[in-house]
Amino acid sequence: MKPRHTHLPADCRAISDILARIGDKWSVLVVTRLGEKSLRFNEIKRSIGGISQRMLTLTLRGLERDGMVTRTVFPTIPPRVDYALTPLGRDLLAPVSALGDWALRNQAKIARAREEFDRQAA
Amino acid sequence: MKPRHTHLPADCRAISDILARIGDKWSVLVVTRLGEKSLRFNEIKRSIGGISQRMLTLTLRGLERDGMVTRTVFPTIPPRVDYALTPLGRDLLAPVSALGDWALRNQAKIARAREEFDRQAA
DNA sequence: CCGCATCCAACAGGATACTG
DNA sequence: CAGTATCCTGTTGGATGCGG
Repeated sequence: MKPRHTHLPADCRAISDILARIGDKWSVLVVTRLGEKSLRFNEIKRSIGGISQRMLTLTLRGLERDGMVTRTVFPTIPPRVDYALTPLGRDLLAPVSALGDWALRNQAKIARAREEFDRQAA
Repeated sequence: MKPRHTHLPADCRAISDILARIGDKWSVLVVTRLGEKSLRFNEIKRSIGGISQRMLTLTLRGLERDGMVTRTVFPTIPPRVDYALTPLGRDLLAPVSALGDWALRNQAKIARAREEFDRQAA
């Protein structure tokens, strides 16, 4: 896989913007959860564990705004809301998974580098 | 390119950690700059444009700590410091570029989704 | 069940001034 | 040139309580 990265500043900004969007604390976790199947609000919440209600709401809104996720409300009592990936969101899963695989393959190496660096600093 | 994403919470955390690391405001910009060739501190600064001295220092320290970047000091006057990617850093460039390409391909779609969403909200 | 509003602590990040 | 130190601001994100 050849990098072939663009050297144009404007393009790099675009990349940076997208990364900032999905690189926040929860988006990737949410998207990967929805990659399996569509889920209800509290299903996502329980599935992730550690995310506050507030942040899940905000994260889902952001993803919805960017066209990654659809929000379907069933006007029942109690209310039921389903979240699912759009084609765009599903499409995103591929490069994110690639990065995720890289992260898994190299996490030991990174951890060791950190220890070494911190040891030197002390 | 098949996703094959892991469904294990722990793995997803690792992915999330890495994304948080390189998903900050400047890391990707710096790494892609260094992907071309090794650069001096102010070369990076000028090349990016808009980054403060403070943030460039912090970003480079972070990347160095994680083993992505090497820092070479030439004890001359005036001092000269070269930054370069490690093999690990260069290796990271591939999946990041993949994500970058995705971002470029889909930025119009995302922009349109945003406009649509914001229009609805109003 | 879903989610909004409020409050608050922590942190990220810019501007500026100073050092070897 | 390549930082460090200080200050100050906006944003992020958790906790809690209320409402449809």
